[in-house]
Formats: sequence, C-alpha cells, structure tokens
Amino acid sequence: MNDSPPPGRPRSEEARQAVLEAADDLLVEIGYAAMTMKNIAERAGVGRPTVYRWWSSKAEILVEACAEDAAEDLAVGLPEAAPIEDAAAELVRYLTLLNRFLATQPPGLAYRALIGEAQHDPKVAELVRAADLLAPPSLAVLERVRPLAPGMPEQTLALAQFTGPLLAHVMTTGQPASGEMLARHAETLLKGWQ
Amino acid sequence: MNDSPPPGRPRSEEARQAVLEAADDLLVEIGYAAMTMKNIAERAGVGRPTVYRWWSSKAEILVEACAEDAAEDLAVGLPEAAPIEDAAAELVRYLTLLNRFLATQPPGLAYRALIGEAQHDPKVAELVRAADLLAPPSLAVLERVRPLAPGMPEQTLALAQFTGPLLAHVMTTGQPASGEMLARHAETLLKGWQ
Amino acid sequence: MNDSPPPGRPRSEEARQAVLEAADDLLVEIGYAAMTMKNIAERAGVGRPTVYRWWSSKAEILVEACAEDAAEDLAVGLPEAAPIEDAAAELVRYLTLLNRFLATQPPGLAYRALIGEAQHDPKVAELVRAADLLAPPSLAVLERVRPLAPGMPEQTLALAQFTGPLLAHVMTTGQPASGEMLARHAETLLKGWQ
Amino acid sequence: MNDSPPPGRPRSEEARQAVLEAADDLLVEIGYAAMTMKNIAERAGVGRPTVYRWWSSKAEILVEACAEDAAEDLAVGLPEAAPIEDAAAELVRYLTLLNRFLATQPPGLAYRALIGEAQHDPKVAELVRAADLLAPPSLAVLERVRPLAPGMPEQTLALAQFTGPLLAHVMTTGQPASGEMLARHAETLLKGWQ
DNA sequence: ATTTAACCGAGACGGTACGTCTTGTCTTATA
DNA sequence: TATAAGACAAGACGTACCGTCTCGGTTAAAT
Repeated sequence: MNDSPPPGRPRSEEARQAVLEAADDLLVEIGYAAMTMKNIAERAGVGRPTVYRWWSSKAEILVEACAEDAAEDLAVGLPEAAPIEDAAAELVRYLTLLNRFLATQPPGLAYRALIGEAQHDPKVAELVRAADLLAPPSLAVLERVRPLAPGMPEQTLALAQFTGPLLAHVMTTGQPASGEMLARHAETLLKGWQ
Repeated sequence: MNDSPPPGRPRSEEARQAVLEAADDLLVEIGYAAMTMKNIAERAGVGRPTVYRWWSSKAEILVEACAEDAAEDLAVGLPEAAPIEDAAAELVRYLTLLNRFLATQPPGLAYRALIGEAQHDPKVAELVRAADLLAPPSLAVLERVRPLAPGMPEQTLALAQFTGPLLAHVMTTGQPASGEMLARHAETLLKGWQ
Repeated sequence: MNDSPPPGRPRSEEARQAVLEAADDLLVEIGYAAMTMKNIAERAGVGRPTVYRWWSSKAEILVEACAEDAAEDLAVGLPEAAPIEDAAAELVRYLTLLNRFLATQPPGLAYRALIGEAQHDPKVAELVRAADLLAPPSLAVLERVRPLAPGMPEQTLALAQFTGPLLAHVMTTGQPASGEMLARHAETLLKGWQ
Repeated sequence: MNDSPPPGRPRSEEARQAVLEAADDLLVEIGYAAMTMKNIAERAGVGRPTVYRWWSSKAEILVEACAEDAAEDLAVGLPEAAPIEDAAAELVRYLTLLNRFLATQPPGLAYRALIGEAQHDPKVAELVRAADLLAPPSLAVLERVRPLAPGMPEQTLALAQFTGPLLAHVMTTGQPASGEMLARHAETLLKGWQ
C-alpha cells in the first residue's frame, strides 16, 4: 500500500554518513566533552540544521554511529557447535575482547562516554538502554557455558557478574584490566556458578 | 616554621560551606548536566570569582561536597570483633547499603555523575581516582570475610568482583538492584572464592 | 512567427495570483519586516522554488502586487473638461486621497515599505523608481491647475513641492496629515506658484 | 544622595565607542542591509552579548551613533543677530546643507536608512521620532525668516513644506537635488508664505 | 590607629556553543 | 517543462555559560 515514496527531496544518505563519520573521528581526536553539534556539522561539511533535523544531541549521533561497529568488534566468531570444550577459555576470550573494546577501541570509548552521559541525562540513559550494545553478545557467550532461564533475575545477575567487574574497573581506573585478572575472574565465576 | 598565618583577609569558611551546599542542592534539584558554575555561585549567594578562586570546575566542587557524606553513608557500623559469624550476611549488608547509596542517595548520585564525567574529562577522572570514595569501605568489608594480600592484583580483582556488578547494573539501568540479586551475588562470590 | 507556445508545462497563473495575494495579506497581517519568501510561499500554498523562479525578492513581489491597486486608489475620477473651476479644491481633493492612501491603505503601506527598503537596497530603489507609482497621477492633477513644461527641473520641483511634504510627514510621523494641513498646503502652493 | 556608583564592574566606555564607530564604518562600507549585530560586534572587537546588553537592534546603535554627528553637520553657524537680511539666501543655505547631508554624508545615509526601517518596524519608528534629528535645526532656520506659533499645526506644516520636498526627492530618487531646484523652492515658499 | 593585602559581592568583558530561523539551491515524483 | 514538497549548505539570530577582569568594600594581621 504505502509503496509511493514521501514527496519532496529524499534524505541524503551521503550527509548521514558524513555526520556519523565526523562524530567518530572527533570522538577520537578531541574527546566527547569537546565535541559539539557545531563542530560535528562543520567537520561533516553539512549544515547545522541538517544535523538537528535528524539527531537531537551528540549522544544520539554517537549511539547511531557506534551501534554497528560495536556489534562487529564484540563478535567472537566461535564455531557454533562444540561449545563446552573449555568454558573458562571461552569466557576469557570474550573478556579479553571486551577489555580491549572498552579501553582502547573507538566504539568502546563512545560506549563509555555514553554511559557516562547517561548519568547526567535521562534521555541519553534511555537511548543507551534501548541500543543495548553490550548485553546481547555477552549473553551469547554466557549461554554457551551455562544455560540461563531467559527470566530477568537470573540472566541479569549473571550478566552483571560476568561483565560488571570489567566495566566498573575500566570506568573507574581508565585502564584496561590485566590478562591475569581476566583469567582469575573467569575461574572464580565458574567456581561460583557450579 | 610556617606558623604565622598569611597576611590579608582569611578565606571565608561561610562562603565555602555555602558553595558546597548549593552544589549538593542543585544536583538533586536540577541534575548534574544543568548545574553551572554560574548558578552554583548565585545559589550560594557568592561571587563567581570566589568560586573559581577555590575550585576549577563543578566536578571539583562535587568531589569536595560529597566526599565526607559518602564515607558516612557507607559506614557499616559493625562490631569490630566477631567477624566470621555469617560472611554472606555481612556482604549482603554492605551491598544493600551500597545499592541504596548509588541508586537513591544524593552523594551516590554525585558519585555516579562524577564517574560519568570522568569518561569525558581526564582531569575529572584523576580527581575521582584521588578521592577514592568507594574502595576503602568496600575493602574493609571484604577483608572481614576474606584475607587479601594488599598487593594490587588480588585486591583489585576482589574489589571489582564484589562491587563491580552492582555499580555496572545501577549505571547501565539507572535502577537499584533487587535484594534477591544482592543475596545471590554474595553467595556466588563466596562459593567462587572458596 | 513566434506563435507556437513554448514546450512544457506553462506557467501557472493560479500560482502567480496566489503569491501576490499572499504577499498583500501578509503585509497587512504581520508587516513588511516579518514577511519572508518562505512564509509567502507557504501562505500561497506554493513551492518555494516557484516563488524564486518568478521573483527574486519580497520587494519585487510587492511591487507587482500593489502597482495596479495603487493606480486605482489614486485615480481621482474628475470630469475631464471644466478644469479651472477651483484649483485649490482639486489639489486638496488629491492630497486627501493621497493622505489616506499612504497612511491607511494596504497598497500605500506597501509603497512606504518599498521606499523604506529602497534606502537599504539599490536594487529595490531601482525597482520602485521603475514602477513609478506616485508621479503619474500626481502630475495629472498638477497639470490641471498649472501648465508644466515636461522638462525635468520644473516638473520635478513642482511634484516634490506638491506631494513631498505629505510623503515626508507620513513617513516621519507614521500618522496621516490633518485636513486643515492639506488645505493650507494647497493654498500656500497656489500662492507661491502665481 | 545617589552618589555611590552601582556595584560591579562599570560599563566600558571603550567598548561603547568601538561599537558606535564600527556601526558608522559598516554603514558606509557595506550598507545598512548587510550590517548585522554579528559583524558590528566583530568589527568592534567586542563580544556579541556586550552589544545586545546595551542595544537591542542595529537601528538603536545607529540612532545613538549618528545623533551627535547629525546635529553637527546641520548646524548652520549663522550670526545670531541681523536675521532678515536675505531670507531666501538663508533658506537656500540650509537646504544646500541638508541636501548634501541626506545624499552624501554618513549620518545622513544613516538617517535615511532609519526612516526607511521605521516603515517596517514601529519600534524603530518610535526611536527615530524620539531622536528627532531634523526638526530642531530646520525649525531654527525657519524661524529666522518667519515667526511661527509653537502650536502644532502651523509649525508642522511649515516644516513639512520646507524640508519635505527635499527629503522626499532624495528618498525616492536617491540623488541630491540640484542647486537650482533648491533656489526655486525657497522662492516659492517665501512667496507662498507672504 | 594605620597600613596592607587578600578576601568578598557584583557585574561587565571577549568569546563561543546553543538551537532556531531564513536564504537560495537542489532533487524528487507528479502533472 | 512547471509544479509541490521538502532536504540541503550556509550563516545570522538572540540567549546562555564560560572564565577573566575590574570595581568598591570588608576583614584582620602587621605595623
């Protein structure tokens, strides 16, 4: 039914990409705090109203900019069969990935900046919650080593226990965790979950 | 040696208190994002340069404003002897305290806001790290149930495993954890640490 | 020769009328300053590029919109014979008409707005000069009571002396002149021209 | 009584002068239409809020900028005694001054721009009316050759008859009047006023 | 008692991002 | 080819806050 496009000039995909890339670049180059809607627009070579037409804040741009990249960076790429070979190794493998993601990779920096902003602004909190970048890949790994009822409490706790220590460590110290720490964390978890 | 006070009018303790209280109030009333050096000064009935003379950012004010209160809110007030009666109960007791602190109490909101800002601004990150509000009380409780070598890796990991899941849960969902979650978290930890 | 219509869709007379009427209406409703090409187009229910295709500024639209109306409003409608019955009365009659035109009638408001804009923008100045709304009817009346060589200096001066005081009065005070003022002005002129 | 200055940093006379001069310069260099609050501020080397703090529009700045200059340019500098020697010469002398003022001198351009803007904006109209740049010097000359009751109608008409034709001529043609035109205008007036 | 020096409040300063507006051009599908 | 709809790049709008400065006035130790 709704097979005719809306009237008027269609949205420029070129402009959209330029804005997302400009936001990515600026995050790395000057940091979240120094990013403004103004310099994103200038960097993208795009009019300011064009930015405001499609996003209402730099947080919204970043969410869109890093959602895809994050999924990519956190994809473990395991063989789907043969899951239970070495549970600890699988957890450590993902924790190592996540550690690098949060501490050094641009989408990880964006994620931390967004979680940070979420503490100041409920709208950003809702955005980040809706994008839900971390939970799906983390749960996918978790469930390879431990069946979880999809009900809230058990899943929620396991997820918090799995990634929470790492997330909290990186966010409070600004440094990645050591490999040893990750290994011993996995051990503890598996022992506690027995 | 340096026993003579500096010449000139001494710093006004009254002004200092007014600024700290104004910051506390504004955080609750309008939130971290809407706080500005300007409205803190106005609310405190203090000149703007007076604020800048003693603090260089709203983060610095908040750190000073909430440091004392935080210590107070997180003091468990246990009898110092008779430690090992029920380890799980002690952990849960502290987690409950911390849960309420982070999710509902003003100094806890300030702490989260500061951790958030720390993701954007390295100076704030350093400030929060230096104030180190959470680690001491958390470690105090931890060591009642488990001796920890003061060396970094073991202590750091245990601390992250203890409080990290809760901190991460509150910061990503904006909601307090359930009592059941805290209880089962303590159980898992003790089992994993055996 | 050129008797075949140009190819393609012909210009929409409907759109032209809609734009002119929208300009007229907006001038009265919101004033010249608040008029924009944008709101003229919206009011007319016409695309913005359509407006730009045919007019290059709101001044140009107004000139076209008020040219015809102005001529109408300033037509005295005298019997063509029997001119010299009462020269003063004829002058006063026209001055009264012009007074009302400039101070209260929409095309008069438009004319004043255009003369105003002409002080800022040479292109508008040229436009208004080319449209020449006031001189022809004023000269027609003048020549009924006083023969004027068509050469520039005499005609130009007489015209300025006749309508200039009224125009200047309305433009500087924003108010119409009083009837007495008009009558005494006509008297003075006739005496000075003897 | 009110002999203590208001608290706080006093207004910077330097900034005020810089803004007025920038406005004057820009009017001549780029014209009224192209002037913006922004480029006035930049040209003056002054912050934009400083401009808005003291003036609410470019018209207001121009009124303040040209008020003094206008009075100066229109001061005839006649001997105060011996008035009635040659009435026509006196009128022509002033008309010549006014002609040059309106057609070529910066404050005159500003005055025309303001009268123009007054047709679009009632606030500017009121401003220009309040500044009343032209009437006082014109009336001073008028009264040297013809006593005028200070009551409104007579004075108002005489003023309009004296300067109105010149003002209207310059504003509608954009050109100065010829010397001959001014001379014959003075003649006509004196004859009409006998 | 006077001097001195650093404090205090108030508020203007130059600067810059904000989010909105209009400008004139463009790209679509439709007529 | 003209149309309406509407997105586009550009840039001015007027407001807010930034951090600094300049005032007059206050406070208390050192003269």
